[in-house]
Amino acid sequence: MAIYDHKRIEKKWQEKWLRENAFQADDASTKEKKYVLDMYPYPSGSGLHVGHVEGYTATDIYSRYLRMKGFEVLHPMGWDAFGLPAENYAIKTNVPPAKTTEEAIQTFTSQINSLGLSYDWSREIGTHRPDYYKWTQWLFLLLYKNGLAYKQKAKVNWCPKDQTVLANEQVVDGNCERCGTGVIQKDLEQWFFRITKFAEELLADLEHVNWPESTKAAQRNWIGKSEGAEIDFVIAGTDEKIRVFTTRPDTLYGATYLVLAPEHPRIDVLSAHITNLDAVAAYRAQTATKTELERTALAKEKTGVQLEGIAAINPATKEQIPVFIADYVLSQYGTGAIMAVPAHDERDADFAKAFNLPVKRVVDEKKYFIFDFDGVLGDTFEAALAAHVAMGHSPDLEAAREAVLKYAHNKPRHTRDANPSPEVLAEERAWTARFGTAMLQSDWKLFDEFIREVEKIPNTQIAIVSSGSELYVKPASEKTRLNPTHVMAFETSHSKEEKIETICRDWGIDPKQAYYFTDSKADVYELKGMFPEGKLIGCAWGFVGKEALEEVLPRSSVLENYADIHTLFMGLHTGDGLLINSGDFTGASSAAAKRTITESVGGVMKTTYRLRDWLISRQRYWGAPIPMVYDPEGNLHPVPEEHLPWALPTDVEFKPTGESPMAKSKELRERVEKLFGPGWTPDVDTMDTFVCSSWYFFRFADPHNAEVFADKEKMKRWLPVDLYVGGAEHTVLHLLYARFFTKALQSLGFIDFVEPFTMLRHPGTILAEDGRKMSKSLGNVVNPTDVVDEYGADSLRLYEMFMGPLDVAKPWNTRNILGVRRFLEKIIALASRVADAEADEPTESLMHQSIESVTADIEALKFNTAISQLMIFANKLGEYKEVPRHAFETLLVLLSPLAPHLTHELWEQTGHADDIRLSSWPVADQTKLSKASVTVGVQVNGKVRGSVTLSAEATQEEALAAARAHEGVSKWLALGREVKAVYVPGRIISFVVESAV
RNA sequence: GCCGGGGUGAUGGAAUGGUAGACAUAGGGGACUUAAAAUCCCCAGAUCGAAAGGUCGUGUGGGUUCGAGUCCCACCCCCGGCACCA
Repeated sequence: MAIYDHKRIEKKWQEKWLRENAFQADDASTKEKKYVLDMYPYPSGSGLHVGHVEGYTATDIYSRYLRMKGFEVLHPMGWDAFGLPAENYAIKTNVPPAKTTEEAIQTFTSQINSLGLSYDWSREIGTHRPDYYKWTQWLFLLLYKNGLAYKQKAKVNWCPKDQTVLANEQVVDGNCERCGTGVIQKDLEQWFFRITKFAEELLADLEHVNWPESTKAAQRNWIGKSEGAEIDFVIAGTDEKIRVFTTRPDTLYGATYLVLAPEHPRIDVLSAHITNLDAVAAYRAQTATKTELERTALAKEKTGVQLEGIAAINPATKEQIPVFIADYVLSQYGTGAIMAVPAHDERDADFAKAFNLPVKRVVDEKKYFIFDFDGVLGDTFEAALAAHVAMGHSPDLEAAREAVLKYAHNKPRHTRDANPSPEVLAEERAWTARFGTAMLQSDWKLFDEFIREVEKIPNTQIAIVSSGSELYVKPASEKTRLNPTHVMAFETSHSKEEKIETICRDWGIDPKQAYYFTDSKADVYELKGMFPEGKLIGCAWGFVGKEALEEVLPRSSVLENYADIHTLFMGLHTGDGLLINSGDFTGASSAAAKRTITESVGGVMKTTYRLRDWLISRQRYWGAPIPMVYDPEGNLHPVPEEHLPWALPTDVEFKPTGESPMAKSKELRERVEKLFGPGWTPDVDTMDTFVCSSWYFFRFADPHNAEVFADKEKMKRWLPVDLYVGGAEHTVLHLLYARFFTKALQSLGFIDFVEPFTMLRHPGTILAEDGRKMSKSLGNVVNPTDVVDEYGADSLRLYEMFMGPLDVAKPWNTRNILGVRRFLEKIIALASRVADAEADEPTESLMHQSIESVTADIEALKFNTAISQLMIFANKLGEYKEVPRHAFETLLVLLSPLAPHLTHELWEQTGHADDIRLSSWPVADQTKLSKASVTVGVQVNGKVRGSVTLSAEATQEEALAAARAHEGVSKWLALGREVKAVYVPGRIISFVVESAV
């Protein structure tokens, strides 16, 4: 067998492709376009890793496939070259970042080429190169001129280690995303991009893109839309108003105090009225020093200070309520002030508890209670009702209830006692014997009182279920529906489920919405499936003790005393429901009352977003300089376009000082004075590197244009990106910013589409062989270059694609590379046996099936199954001594996007003048897809009992006859009477027999 | 807590509601070889059985269906995002 010399083959073809500019995208081509893009890499000193290879291989396969399908494909590569690692390296070694960056780019380029990736290198860009960042700066000025970039003093995130400000998106759990240092808050004047202007579009347009659901969800979370109302609270005795934002205006009647963020500007205005200014100032100072983390995640204890001397007026109740400042209210969100409703908000409840503030319930859910104390009412009710009817009254609810309770009052009463006296025990036994139930074990004496207590719970509808009667008393009228008590008796033969279903049908609810109270452990067992957690409530004052009920129910669902029911149902309720204690709005649903209550107090409905403007200034060197200058009076001026690129000076010290290294550049200062006049000074910050990387996909359409960031017609030709592949770590940062740039450019008329990336996929992380993350410190990193050396690029590509679905995390396994390498060797072996032979019918059929499924799999980026299909096809061809040429060549073409080098080589060896990449993609012949015969399974009563081989055209009769004749099947059919038989052509034969027993 | 995505052999993973475990890796047996590697052939979910064959089996419990990994309901666990956001 021929030796697989991957080094020679791969080098040969890689050089040929580069020499021929084989993958250059033609702007002028009349073919339909596809734009296939990788998230361009940061050219780090450590070179390419296996994760890069995964995504790049996927887009490469897709691009090569699309070219063979007849598309003109734009598949470019470039460098996200600005950023901290190069600068930090410069701080350590004093080697300029420009130098290390270009060196790293060299390494990346040769590594990428060694993988046979089909990039259009004529379009290569680097964000650190002046001909690129000129346009980054131009875009900054464009946004500035259109009010989308502004400079403002604000409380910003500051990383003390990296000595720079950070965007909100770059703060993870209160720490710097890059270095993990705790982020502190600083008041600084900084540049922002007005991304919030597009919040609604950024949210709504997610509907239209083919992106992973998780990524869309993460963006929705980040944008954080919430709909509510803004309502003004007047400060008593002044004209001052505090405006609050709330999503629950329906709870306005329950607002018992206001809380302002400590930074709230109105505090200064109100200070004349505040009598405890010292305490207020102290609290504000204390808040200011806290890190974001201390103030949010870590701070679970509520702190705050009352603004003494002032009170706000609740516009609904007209009551005067106290005003506080507390750091649990954030100044940046909403209006920086809230109305606190401790009865219906967890945080307000915590604060109210800490400061002993009044709690007023204004919302309750509609509650449905079913009490089933079988023995309690059973015969009692029947007896009472029978007596009642006998006296000539109709069996209506009220009368029945009265009768029942009267009867209950007249019963001998027993207080539940842990050690009942012998007399009591004897009496109970007597009753138990007589009625066959444990009725007297329940606390009879208090039963009616208990029901009266329950009735105090608002919005409650109650059913008391009893057994032992043939009668079922329905709620007679709307009137009785409003009266919660609903007494029912059922025949003993009715099952629990039937009783509950009957009641719930009357109420028009799902049993899962009802609470079921029982004193029986057996009921709990029986009804667990019918009621969700927390809806089944044990009453431990009856026959069954608390311990016994706690064996089958969560502790919180077992009541020891009937008064516990208040704790259970009168506590914090944060959901929707029906209003109570709310003046004219009492009885309305909270959903409906949101608008009506807001309007009644002159508030406005308002939508708020969690998204904040994008802070883009960085006090660092290795980035695109912000092209702004200050006149001697300190006014801002944009650098005129003719001076772009606004060059990054090179006479700088890299040591971080908390100020941009550019501040000390003599060259920059002199340049500004020379261009603008004495006393003029530059803005010395650079832009967040995410600015550079948020528009690069436009530049690839027209990378060398010196007149404009990209020609309109060329953008029209190539954009939007049809497939974008890159790491899931960019779900909110890069992808959100890129969408913002797209929307900004669209709103300014530069482009006519609203979403930059039509389809997006994230390759899953490749873990180390030990299942952990690859990391230098763990020493478990796999270097793709080593793998290419040992097994070849085709093997590496194939292996990474064969590992599993593209988008899931999966561990590396060196042994498995050998598997795909063997597969390629098998292909070489097949090539050596190619002959002008005919393929037989099954092979022909398999070939067309393979075309069909490999095509579909590549379209869906399911490369793992595409490869397995090719293995099946190759294994089939391996059965031939003389491999049919046509079938083999089809296999090569199908394999060529995945393993380009070897397929090119073998294609040439088998006598083709043109490269295989120029072949057209095969089309399956539909008539040859199906085989002449099919093997289908036979089921009897759902179990597979055998299989039969049939002609593909077999009718149901023929199929069933064949199955009945099958020995393994017939013996099962003989066990009973055949009642049903189904043949699903090509799939299954299914019999149902009824047992003869 | 809220929002997303998952849970299938020893392992990576297949499976338009139709014979669960394709394809591959590791493993077992055999052929070739002085031997080993490579290659080729066979076996391979668990369990009972000498075998034929039976039973069980896709996180758990229910349901729909002739038939459920797949659909519905509830629950458990893992991963990712958001979170004092009013």
